[in-house]
This record gives sequence, structure tokens and C-alpha cells, in this order.
Amino acid sequence: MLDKNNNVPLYVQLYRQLREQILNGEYKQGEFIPSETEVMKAFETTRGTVRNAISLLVNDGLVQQLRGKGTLVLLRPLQYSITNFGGFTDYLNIRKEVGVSKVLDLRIVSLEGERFYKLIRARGVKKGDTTTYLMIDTSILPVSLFPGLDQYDFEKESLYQVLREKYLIYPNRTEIALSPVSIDKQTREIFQVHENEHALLKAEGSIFDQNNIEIEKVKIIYAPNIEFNIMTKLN
Amino acid sequence: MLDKNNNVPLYVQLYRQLREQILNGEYKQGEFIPSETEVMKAFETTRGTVRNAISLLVNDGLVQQLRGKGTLVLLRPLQYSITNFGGFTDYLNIRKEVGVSKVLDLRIVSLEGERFYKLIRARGVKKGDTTTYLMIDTSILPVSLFPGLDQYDFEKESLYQVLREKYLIYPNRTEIALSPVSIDKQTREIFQVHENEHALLKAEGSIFDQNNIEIEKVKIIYAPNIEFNIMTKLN
DNA sequence: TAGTGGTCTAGACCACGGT
DNA sequence: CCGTGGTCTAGACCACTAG
Repeated sequence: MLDKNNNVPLYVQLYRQLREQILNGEYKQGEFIPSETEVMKAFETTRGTVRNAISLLVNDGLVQQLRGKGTLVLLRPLQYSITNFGGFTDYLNIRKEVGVSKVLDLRIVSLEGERFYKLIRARGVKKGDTTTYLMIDTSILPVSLFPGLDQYDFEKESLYQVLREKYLIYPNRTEIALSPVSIDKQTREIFQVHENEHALLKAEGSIFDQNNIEIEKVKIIYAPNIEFNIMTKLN
Repeated sequence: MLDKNNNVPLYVQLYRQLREQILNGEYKQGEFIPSETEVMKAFETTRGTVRNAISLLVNDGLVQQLRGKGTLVLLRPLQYSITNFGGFTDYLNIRKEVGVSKVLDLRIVSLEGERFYKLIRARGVKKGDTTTYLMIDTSILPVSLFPGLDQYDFEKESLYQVLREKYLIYPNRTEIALSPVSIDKQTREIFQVHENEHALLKAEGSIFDQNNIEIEKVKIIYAPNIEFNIMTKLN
């Protein structure tokens, strides 16, 4: 049910519930979720609200709407879409995967006269007793915005969860540039890259909060076995 | 003005007009476009329609909405966002750049028993009398869908314009995977790549029409001087 | 023909920014 | 305080799909 007194918008509440049901497998790949009208009645709201919620699912690439037919579930195995910059752990959580983070470095650095935390993590998934690393994340965060950030253990806690819960800062928007990068020795070991691979994909950019303040600079290097997928609508 | 008898939806008509005004420079980088209420009155429509139009601009990364303030123009120099897969020429047109295409190969190939056109083009921009190539595009299109496609001159005509105007097929959705790729000799010459660059960015995937029929397989290799940018909203 | 998503209207109240 | 975008309501008609 939706809670009108909650300050989370109704359509976001509805989006989360529908997403949960899809990821739980209540609606499976290739099936249709209930029609907009049915959802509207079930949750006692209006179609506009339902459509707002579903459009978030479409953005996530979780469903696809077909006129005259219905709203189809599109669930594929582990897949990296452009929505993932906002938090690896969050992403794994909604996909019900077990994430692993290994902190390679955490120190304070100075850039242009300002002090930043520099956090480097290798991140991956655990299946049975083998861990596969999927990306190496470098995060640069201003000390002034996040005093005491180094007291958290980012092998156990999610960076974005800490930002939200302890610093009340909500990542809102990313600007990321993609490019290839050649493989250094440490990276080759972490990812166990085959010898005939010479380059990996790198994403580099900034993350902004709801007030358009830059809260984090990121650099992510992706393992070669990652499918970096993008789905777009053309206008 | 908007034409209610046109079968292009009002919000798409409005989107196109606003986009035109932004790209023409009527609203400049850092300025606000008229408020939703003003646009609503000026075009004699409702706010829902205005918001649909503006949300397309937001998707394009052309504007950004700020509550309590207004809708801000975000225009940056030549930049490749994820909306570009749908057509290089179209993209340049809306950016008022002069595009150049050079056909490297056009032939019929057989894949899994079906015949396809395979079109390879180097594509770039012309500034003064120097041409800079930005990408090498390989397009694979089924002969059955596009009979006679090889009669067109794709150094002069846009592939997507031909698909729309001659074959009445409208690209609607893309699924693209990004990865790094090492540079071969021909590519190195076309892009005039520096010797210490060893890898480029490759995008590979499929394009679907409005009925979710796969109309084209694409492979695009990007020049090293291309900024491949992505802007996303986080939920 | 019945049901679906796509579009549009005409309102309303809210949180937020700047005056 | 007023104007902004954010959210929500309660309808309407349409094009499309499928039985």
C-alpha cells in the first residue's frame, strides 16, 4: 500500500514496490505486470501516478511498455546499465547478488589546495567460495563535506549508504566520460586478466547531489568480463 | 504553435520547437527557458504536455530543472551522449555541425543463412578545409527488410533518413554494449592515432524499430579525441 | 469488441528559492 | 510573499492488440 503521509512521493513508493516484486520473481522475465488500470485500482491512486512509477522502471531497463498489450518484464542476468554509477552495493542489492568490497587504499590527499579523501576499492560478487572482481573504484570526496569519513569500514558498509544515512547527502545526478585504458600490473592481478587483453574500459566523472553540488569524483575501471550495456529510447 | 491535427504528439512538437530554440542560441547556456506556466500559456496547452516536452529535453541533457528556480539550459561543445546511437547525421544536424561520411565498404554478406547489407563508413566533421574523423561505423542490415538499399549514396545521404523516408522504418530503441578494442592499421590511419595509444572505445549492439524488430546491428569505433559522455539521473 | 498503453485536459496543493 | 518546478487527482479520447 502507499502512504500519503510519507514524504517519499507516491509514485516512488509504488516504483519501489513494483521493482521489488519484479526482482523477487513475482513477475518473471517475459511476463506482463498488471495493467496500469489494475495497478491504479489495487493501490487506490490515479493513472498519472502509476505511469510515473512505471516510467522509472522503464528507465531502469526492467520493463518495456507495449501499446495494446501491456508492460513486459525484461530481466537479464548480471548486467551493467548506466544507472549503476550511483552505487554498486545498491545495485547489487536490488539484483539480490552478494557484493564484496576490498579497500585497496584510503588516505587524505590535497588537490588544488583542498583536502579530499581518496578511497580505492576493488569490488565484485561472491558466488559460492569464489570471488570475482568486476571493477576498481577510485572515489575522491571533499573532507569538508564528509568529516570523519575515514572512520567507516567500507569493506562492510556501502559508501552511498553512509553518505545518505550519516551525512544526509543524496546523490542525484552523474556526469561520466568513458574511455579505454591500458592495464597496469596490479589491475591485471586483481582481475586475473588474460595476457592477450591489453585494454579495459574506464569511466571517469563526477557525482552531484540534489543541489548540484559536486560531492564525489569517481574513476571506475571495469573487468573485461563485464558487459557494459546501455539501452536508450530514440525520440 | 502546435498543430492538434498533426499526428505527431503535441508534446513532441513542443519538444522539437524548444530544442530548436536552444540549439539556435535563443536560450543560451546558463540561461533559463520560460517557466512551465509561461510555455503552457504561450502554446495554449496544459502543464502536463509542457512537462512531457521538457522531460525529453532533460533526457537529451539539454536542460536541467531546478525547483523554485526554473529550467536551465545546459549546452556544451561537441559531445557524445548516449542519445547518439540513433543517427550521427541527425545528431550533427541538431547541433548545426557539418558532417562528413566516407563509405569504406558496402557489400552483401551472408550470416546464418540470411543475406545482409554490410556498410562501413568513416564519419566525422569538417571545419574549414580539414576533416576530422570521429568514428568508424559498421552497419549490418537485412536485405529482406531493405531491398535495394545499396542504390543509395551514403556519402551524401543519411542512412537513417533513407530508412525513414524510403522504407518507412523508424528506429526506436537501442541495446548497445561498450568495450575497449585494440587499434588496427587502417583505423590508425583514418583517425591519425598517436603511437602511444593502443586502444579505442567500441560500441556494439542492435537497433530496434517501433515493433521491436531488430533492424540493424551496429559496431562503432570511436576516435581517441572523442569524449564519450553520459549523464544520468539517480533515483 | 474489450483491454492496453499513449496522449491530453483542467484543475489542485506542495516544497523550495528569491524578494 | 510570489513564482518556480514536483506531485497528484479525475476525468477524456485515441491507436493499437488480440480474441
